[in-house]
Amino acid sequence: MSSTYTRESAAEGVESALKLLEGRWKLVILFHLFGGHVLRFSDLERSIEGISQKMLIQQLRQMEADGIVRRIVHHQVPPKVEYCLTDWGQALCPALDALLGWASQRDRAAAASESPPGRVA
Amino acid sequence: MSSTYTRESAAEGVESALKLLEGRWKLVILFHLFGGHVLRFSDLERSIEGISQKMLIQQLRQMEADGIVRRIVHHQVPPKVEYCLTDWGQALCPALDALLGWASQRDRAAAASESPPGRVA
DNA sequence: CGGTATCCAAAGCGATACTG
DNA sequence: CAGTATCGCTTTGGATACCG
Repeated sequence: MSSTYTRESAAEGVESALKLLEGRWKLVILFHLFGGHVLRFSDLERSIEGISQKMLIQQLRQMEADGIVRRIVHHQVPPKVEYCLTDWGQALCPALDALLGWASQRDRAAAASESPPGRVA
Repeated sequence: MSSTYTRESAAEGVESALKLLEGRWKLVILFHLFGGHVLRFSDLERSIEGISQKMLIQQLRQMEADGIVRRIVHHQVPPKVEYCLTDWGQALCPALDALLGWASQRDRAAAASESPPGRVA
């Protein structure tokens, strides 16, 4: 941890960052858009199993307001709206990778110490 | 993103990792324990402003069950219980740092593109 | 096609009181 | 000191129906 942050400000900073990712479907949407993919509303709806229109639009709207997702409206009939990540949204990739790496250390770390196995989420 | 993961498994992996950190007070507790600090229940209660006993014990118990926090009971009267991070819990630091770094890129990224400022959490 | 609107159930959280 | 128990509010998410 760099010395730029106090214990409290770091906690708040990470907390507000995590808030942007909280929501039942945000990460799923994110991973569908990673890699520069540009998808229509109906594409996302079809490829994300179990999501409702309400939740899809809600999560997309929040991520758009947060600057993670960009919404592209093509004014035509029938309507066509596409979604992709902003540069900043794309930049999430390494951070999520770090989190994934941490999660993968779980078993090795548990084996190294004598601590109990613990609950598996 | 390494090629070890599919779009879906990566989403699930990160999702389950984030689940371990979700909870109103977990990050705050985490940051109080980072750096190898060993704190008593009452220490945490006093240093974390606004937390109730119920929430403190609840978040600690979950993090303990998840293998992030270790609980050390000293059998004596009056009771004395201490909490610290497991090795794996300590290993969260770089991942959270990456998230903090991403969050700090927000303004620069917004300035670079012509996208609207967006909601500030 | 790409949304809104409404209603309801479940989970999260806070306040308060009590206990070994 | 270090918890547990209970209650009620608030937030979140799912199901369904409707609209431009």
